[in-house]
Amino acid sequence: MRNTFSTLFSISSRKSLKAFIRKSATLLENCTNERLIRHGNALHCHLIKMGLSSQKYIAVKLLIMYLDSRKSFEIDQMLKEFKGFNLVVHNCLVNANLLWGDVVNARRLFDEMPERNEVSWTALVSGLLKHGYVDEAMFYFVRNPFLSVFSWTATISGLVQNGLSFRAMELYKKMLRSGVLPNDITFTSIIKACIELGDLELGKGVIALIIKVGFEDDVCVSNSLVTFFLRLGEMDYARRTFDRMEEKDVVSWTTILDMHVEMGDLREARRIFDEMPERNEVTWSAIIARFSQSGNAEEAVRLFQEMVQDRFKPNESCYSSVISALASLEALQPGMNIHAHVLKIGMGTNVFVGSSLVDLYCKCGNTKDGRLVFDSLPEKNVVCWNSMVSGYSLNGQLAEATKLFNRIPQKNNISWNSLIAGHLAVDKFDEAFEVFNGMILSGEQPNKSTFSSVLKACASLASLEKGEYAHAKALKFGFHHDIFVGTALVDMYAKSGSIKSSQKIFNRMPTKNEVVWTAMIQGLAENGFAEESLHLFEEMERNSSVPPNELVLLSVLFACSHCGLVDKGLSYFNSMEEVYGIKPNERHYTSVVDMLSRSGRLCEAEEFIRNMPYEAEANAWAALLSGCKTFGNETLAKRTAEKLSELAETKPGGYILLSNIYASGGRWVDVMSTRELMNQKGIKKSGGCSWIELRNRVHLFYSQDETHTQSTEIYWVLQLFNSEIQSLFT
DNA sequence: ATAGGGTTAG
Repeated sequence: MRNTFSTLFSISSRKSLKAFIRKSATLLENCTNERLIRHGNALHCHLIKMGLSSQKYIAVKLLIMYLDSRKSFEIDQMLKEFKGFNLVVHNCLVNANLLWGDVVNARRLFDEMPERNEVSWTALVSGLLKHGYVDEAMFYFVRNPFLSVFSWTATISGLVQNGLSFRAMELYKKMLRSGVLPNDITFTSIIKACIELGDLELGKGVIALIIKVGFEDDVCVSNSLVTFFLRLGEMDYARRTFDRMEEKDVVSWTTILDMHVEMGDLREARRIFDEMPERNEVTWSAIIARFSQSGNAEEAVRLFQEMVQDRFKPNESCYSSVISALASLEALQPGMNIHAHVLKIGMGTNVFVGSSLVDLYCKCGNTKDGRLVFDSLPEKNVVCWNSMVSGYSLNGQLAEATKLFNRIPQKNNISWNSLIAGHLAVDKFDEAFEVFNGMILSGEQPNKSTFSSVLKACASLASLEKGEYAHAKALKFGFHHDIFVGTALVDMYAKSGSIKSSQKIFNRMPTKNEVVWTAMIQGLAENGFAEESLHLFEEMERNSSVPPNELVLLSVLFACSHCGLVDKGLSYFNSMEEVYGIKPNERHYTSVVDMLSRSGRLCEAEEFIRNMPYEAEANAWAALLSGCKTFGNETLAKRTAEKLSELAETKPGGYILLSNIYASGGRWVDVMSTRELMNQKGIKKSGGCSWIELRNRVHLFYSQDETHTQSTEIYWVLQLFNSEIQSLFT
């Protein structure tokens, strides 16, 4: 390109002016990226010197070049130069205003135009649609007197971009009825609409027409068909369409690579990537992003290194993906190295890169530097706002998160979800629920993440009423089939004591992963349905392809312990490593101690506790002590209590357990002395708290302070009940 | 008017 420009400068004096103008115009048309625009700029200066810059043909090309590269300053300058407006310049002017988002001015200029061609109408409609002004766009669309395939296609694709695929489909049918034939771009847009609508039959109808009109061999159309089948889960069709293509480009290969990622076969994806006939930086960025998104952050980083070694120049996408991978690895130092590099090559202000950097610093617990990057971004979009809000949320800085959330100019559902997550992080479950209500009221569409968070809050509150409300909303929005939401529902109902509902949800789930199985098995065990819990575990082993994990085995031990199946529990425990390949952790050991103590096998329990490979948890000793109480083994009780107080020296939790056990045995003197000891050592016990929900209001009761407004009355009634009960026995 | 890739929540 540089050479072309220099030859142009040298020939300009010799060749005729007309040819020079034509050549300049073509060159300006080709200035499509940042680097080439600098040449275009140089040519512009040259043209000014030659007095040719206001030559209409040239000027329009210059204007379009600046428009395409969004050089608002130059556009402004150029438009000032024009005195007599012709139609093309006028169109450019409207376009410029649309580009700057000044919709009002664009409409005014359009309305004032003395004459309009189809480009004027189409540009206005698509510009309005790009900014989400659907009604306004349709106002002009119906008045457009030209309505060739251009206008139809522009409007259809604009509607699809606004998520209005159904209306796009209607318009497409109207277009066919009016006798206008679709072209390749219409087809790719309308296939995208079919993907959005998830309608296979509709898509097949479109394919019939594609073949009839003769676009089935078009690379772009075929690519969009491969994507269509892929998104609708028809992998066979996707593969067949791909194999049938005579001409394949990078896009085709990238799409089929995507298909294997979708099917969870990253190795096959990698194989295809390695064997691709051609690659570009888009392909690289696709594979890096895919590995990063599917939890293979290390591999993503390795691919990035490989890309650099292969002398490909990473683009913004690659940087943002690799930074995001490093963020999930919490690899601060390598991330900072890339940050420095990105700043050096002038990509520091890119929103994508910036958002990932914000995420990186926040995931590594450094919200201060995250904020610094955030503040340095000149053009902020929702994503980087969300990154920062969720960064604060992640680190428990709820006040900061809320403050920033309120300043987001155009919130989306992720913004709300981030704020809800922020409340969950600091255990403010009631408030999380309030935020959810605010979200619904503001008209924001909740999604599956919203429900999985909100249901988690309900589970922690053990509030059946709120949980049922959230469940109803999830049903209404159609997210109850999602595996995340289903899991949260199973857990919520179990935690709220409605185990029947929990089972219903569980049984209806079409696909189950280890998390749901665990939630259900745990729910049953904790609600006293130990046998059912164990049955379910056996079913899980028999019928499902998911291997048991640590947590599910903990629930199994818990269940065994609670229904007295000590030997069964022990055999599970002993086979953990061998059969399931899971090394028992402290909590598993504690569970076994609990199991033995509950069934009175105290000596075994003591021996077990002394022989375990870890230092026993305070809970384990407490379980043994409580077993000693039940079975009246005073000597062992004494030994255990001593051990527990000894442990309490280093672990404050021990004191609380000790005092609880004394309390349950009615040894109030010992309770007092333990509490005294805790006070001396400055150990604060967070107060026990209980609550009930009445008429949509939660009433809290704390173990120490009488904080409830009506506590006097409540205690008074309680005393009344007590004396009534007493009188029954006398 | 334009298919394929990128950042955020659970």
